[in-house]
Amino acid sequence: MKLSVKVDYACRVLAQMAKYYGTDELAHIEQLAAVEAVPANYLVQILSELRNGGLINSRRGKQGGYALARPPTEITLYDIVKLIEGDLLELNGTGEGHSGRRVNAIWREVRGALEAQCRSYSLDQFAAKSDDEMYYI
Amino acid sequence: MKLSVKVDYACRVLAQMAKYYGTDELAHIEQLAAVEAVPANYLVQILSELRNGGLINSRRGKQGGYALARPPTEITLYDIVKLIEGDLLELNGTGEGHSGRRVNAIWREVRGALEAQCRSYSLDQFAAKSDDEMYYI
DNA sequence: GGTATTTTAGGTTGCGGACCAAAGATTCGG
DNA sequence: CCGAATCTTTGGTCCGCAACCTAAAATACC
Repeated sequence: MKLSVKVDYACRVLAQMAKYYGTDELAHIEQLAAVEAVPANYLVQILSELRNGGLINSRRGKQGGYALARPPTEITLYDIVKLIEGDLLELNGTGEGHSGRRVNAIWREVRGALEAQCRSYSLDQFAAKSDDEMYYI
Repeated sequence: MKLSVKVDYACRVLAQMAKYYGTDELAHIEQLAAVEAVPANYLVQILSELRNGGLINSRRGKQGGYALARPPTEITLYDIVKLIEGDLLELNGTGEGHSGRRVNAIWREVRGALEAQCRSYSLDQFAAKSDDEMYYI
């Protein structure tokens, strides 16, 4: 079960945008694409979804760009995944078979725990300040 | 992020086989397919993977069939998912982009928690005894 | 030898993920 | 008002994979 590249891109780009929060600067597609190594043509769609989902605001025209709609502390990993991927651990079966309902019930419990876990991470924890690169490099 | 039908099938079928554990009866493909509403032609592949993964044993020929390789208490949800789906929440990016590593690190933490959660469910909890149908019907 | 089973090795079909492309819509500077 | 810089929207492509089906071969029992 792999998580999509799309949600990875979304997290990276949002982490990048978190650094702009508080300033009145706006982030641009081309710039975000370059810094986070995301194909610009694909990023267009992602930003569009993030906007329709209410996570970011946009302004068009010259001096246009994107900004977080809320403080980084109020955007959780759950918000991102839910918006981009839909329900996590979504189960398809309508409880068919003799053990169908039982298995579904268990997966629902697991999903609950996973959602709680995802809600505990907010964007401010994504925004790595430049200092932690020192540890890795 | 939806979990595959395949892993759902595997859980259901294993839950069914758990009921045979302790007896010396073997489960058959056709019968499992019928009881758990799984396409028999597909189930062939699934049982093959479960066997190669060491979760079940098989015997062929007349009076052949399948049985759990270990007690139901020693087969966890994690074992099943890991075998069928591979790593859960598998991340693809090699940490590209400015926030790549940071995002990966967070997902790794989430995955750790999810794995622990999955390890806490074992097959005996899947095997619904007939009594709990009374509550649902 | 005949029958009931698993084993193995293919094939098919449709859908979705990961992109690319380009014509509009808006805003601003001059 | 013109033109440049940006977002917006819409459509398309390509490839891999999930979820099946098919059938011949191997094994085991009677």
